[in-house]
Amino acid sequence: MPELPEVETVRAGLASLITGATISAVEVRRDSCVRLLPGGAAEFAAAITGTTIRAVVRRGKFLWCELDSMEALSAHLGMSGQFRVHHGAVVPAPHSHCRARLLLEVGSQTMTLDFLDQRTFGYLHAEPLIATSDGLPGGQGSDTAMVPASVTHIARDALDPHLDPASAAMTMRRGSRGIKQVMLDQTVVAGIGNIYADEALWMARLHPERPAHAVTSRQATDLLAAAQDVMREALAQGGTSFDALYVNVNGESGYFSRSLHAYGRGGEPCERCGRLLTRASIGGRSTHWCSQCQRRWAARGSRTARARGGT
DNA sequence: AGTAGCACCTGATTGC
DNA sequence: TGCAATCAGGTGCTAC
Repeated sequence: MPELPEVETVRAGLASLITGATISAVEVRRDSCVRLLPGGAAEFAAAITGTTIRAVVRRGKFLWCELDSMEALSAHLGMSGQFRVHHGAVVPAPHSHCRARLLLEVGSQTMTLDFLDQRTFGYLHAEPLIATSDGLPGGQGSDTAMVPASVTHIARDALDPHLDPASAAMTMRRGSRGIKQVMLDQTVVAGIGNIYADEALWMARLHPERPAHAVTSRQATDLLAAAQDVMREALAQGGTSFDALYVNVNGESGYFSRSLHAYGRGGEPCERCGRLLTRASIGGRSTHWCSQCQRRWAARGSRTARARGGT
């Protein structure tokens, strides 16, 4: 499942290959992949054909190309989206999961950019760029940015250097939801998905269902740092892959799945204490944790436990 | 306002 | 063997 490290790997790959390219032709092979546009495939093609890609940008799991038209060609990979680039004028037959194909030109060079998406939760979109500042929900810092209209509600990226960890950690402690639910809320901090949420909670020794308001300031800070650490490490290894749904623009998988401590390891021993890891569905998402290391409530003897009369 | 629940979708896997 | 049920899950919408 593409989360921040996977989407960043895709962004970097695309940026190196298609920056400066002009979109010469657009073929939408499945209309639902441009479902956000009322005018469908025709509107999509009309909006981006003839434009030149200035930059490839990302916030959280949202990805977009800045176009010279001052609009954005935006994309979300959903669960299974992939971009694949082919070089040269000889264009291979499209994959059965190919939802859209763009022809690109850089000078005399021709490229084909395919958007593949087996489970079709992903999309392509053409939309205006909106200037944003620290007025963004969950956004801190003082820089300004241009983001697509559909991304204006998304919080600052978890690895954005302008993210204020103390402020983000404070936001994470609000409300009655389980802390994992909060981590997955892209309007709080952007980029954390199901895999890295479980990993960060295991590293920070926090139960996924601990209410956000029962997480201490120190714990929230540690949890955010753990999420950043695990995603930085995954990024360095080219992203996680355990089912071939995620690949980079050259079709290669990452290696980070070998480093997972919690996700997908239900029934296996915890690497810290040996207790068998629990797997359960929480909020409709498979969740993995150690019932020994990750307690739902604060440990006996802590201020919280004493206030409640202990557990 | 904040939160829970569900729809969206397809292919691999599991169960009978 | 074959068909049906189950599972995976990010986002956004609706309902409470």
